[in-house]
Amino acid sequence: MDTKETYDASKFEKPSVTVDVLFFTIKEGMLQVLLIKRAAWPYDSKWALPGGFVRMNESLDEAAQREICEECGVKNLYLEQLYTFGDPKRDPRTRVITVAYYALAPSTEIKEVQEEEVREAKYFSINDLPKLAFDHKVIIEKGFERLKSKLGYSNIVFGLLPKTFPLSEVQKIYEIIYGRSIDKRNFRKWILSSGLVVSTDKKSAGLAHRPALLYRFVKNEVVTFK
Amino acid sequence: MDTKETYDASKFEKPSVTVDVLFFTIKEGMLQVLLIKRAAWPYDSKWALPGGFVRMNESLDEAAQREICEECGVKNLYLEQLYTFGDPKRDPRTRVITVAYYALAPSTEIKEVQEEEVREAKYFSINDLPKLAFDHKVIIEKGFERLKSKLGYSNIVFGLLPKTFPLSEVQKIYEIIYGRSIDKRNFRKWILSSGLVVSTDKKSAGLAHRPALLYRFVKNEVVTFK
DNA sequence: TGCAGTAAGATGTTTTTCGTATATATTGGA
DNA sequence: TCCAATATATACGAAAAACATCTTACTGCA
Repeated sequence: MDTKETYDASKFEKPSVTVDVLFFTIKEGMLQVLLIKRAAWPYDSKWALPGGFVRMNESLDEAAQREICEECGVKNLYLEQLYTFGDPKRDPRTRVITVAYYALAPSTEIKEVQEEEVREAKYFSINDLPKLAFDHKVIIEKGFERLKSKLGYSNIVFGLLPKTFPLSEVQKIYEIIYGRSIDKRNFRKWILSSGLVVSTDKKSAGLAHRPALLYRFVKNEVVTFK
Repeated sequence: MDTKETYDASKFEKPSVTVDVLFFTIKEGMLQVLLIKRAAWPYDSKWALPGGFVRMNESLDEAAQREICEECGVKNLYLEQLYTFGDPKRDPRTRVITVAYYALAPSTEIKEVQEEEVREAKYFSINDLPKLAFDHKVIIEKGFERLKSKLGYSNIVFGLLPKTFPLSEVQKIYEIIYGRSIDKRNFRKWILSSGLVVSTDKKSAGLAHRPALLYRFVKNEVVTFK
């Protein structure tokens, strides 16, 4: 019986542990995810989530933060652990357990994907994903589900918005992620009644119509309601 | 940069990976969790969740299933991954990442804790926990929260019930876990309107009052609603 | 320069649905 | 016949959904 009391961990083979980060952003009216093109066996030339090995002296959150920062250049993104995938056959090289995270940031905060990087990185619409390496398709599906459901009972959408924004922007994000249109008046009532969003004294400008009041979130951390 | 393409995993030190299982059951009108008394450094004589190392050829789910079966003897329990804890300092011996699960079973299915076992195992009320080893208090809190919230939008309670049961038993479980009383008539309306529970043609018997119709769940798998 | 048209912002009312609160009759055993 | 828990119905108020209109600033054209 393997117990923590009797087991000498050093005697046994250990799995490798990675983090993979599912990075969501809204670009061109679509929910997009960042993928990296692989350039070696296995899944050569297939697309994969950014990720890498967990170092011995860092927490899982820190590892995820480090991996996604390297790729998208955003420091202050919203990061949340999603699920841990540990099928023994999920990586053909060796036993790799991966702790999947998902991250959110407004596209305005993202550094452009750099062409001179060794690895090819690209944003893909969630509705038009390429062939994916490993079990990354499952990870993306699970992350998308989590995001969708969490929109309904938390202020998590702040992760996809800049500091201030018109309410119509918030609504657009909900509509994009839910994949359906929402009544403008009821949406406004709902989001304001949560108390998590308040108006600023600024207005949008430069548009060919009536300027909108800009709003901001009271707290830039996840709060659940209902 | 550690990338999957360039990193040779065998060259680097790897963390140990364990699963810990938070096993819930209803006993004596309380929500109870199974704990094991440790008998070695670290946290000698403190209580801990059952758990152990993940073997190279088993999935995380299988590891969790194996660990909890060893302790409580239940084969058909409900098992769900909870969260992965990976703080570098969470285990003073070495770097140990643990994938926490929680499990549910009706107390009728549990084998009695065996006195002749080497390790002391015991059920504790969630409201009266002893000093816990490692970060297991945090794990229990997180699992309890998950259980509470999932009761509200899924049929997960089936994991704590035998095959057939009167509706009053279901209500009791909700009341125990929520820690408050619920109106009998409204509860009945709510749970029947989910469509996930149907009546059988049997009745409870041997009680000093009117027998209750016995119900069963349509599916013994998690379904979410609302 | 001013005026009509346009596109989106802001707000209010009605209807329906859902959760909560409450009352009473039923059943089988003690 | 009393008890203890089952079983069912109805009323009320809050929240969600459906739906219409007016407001504002910019645009383009005379």
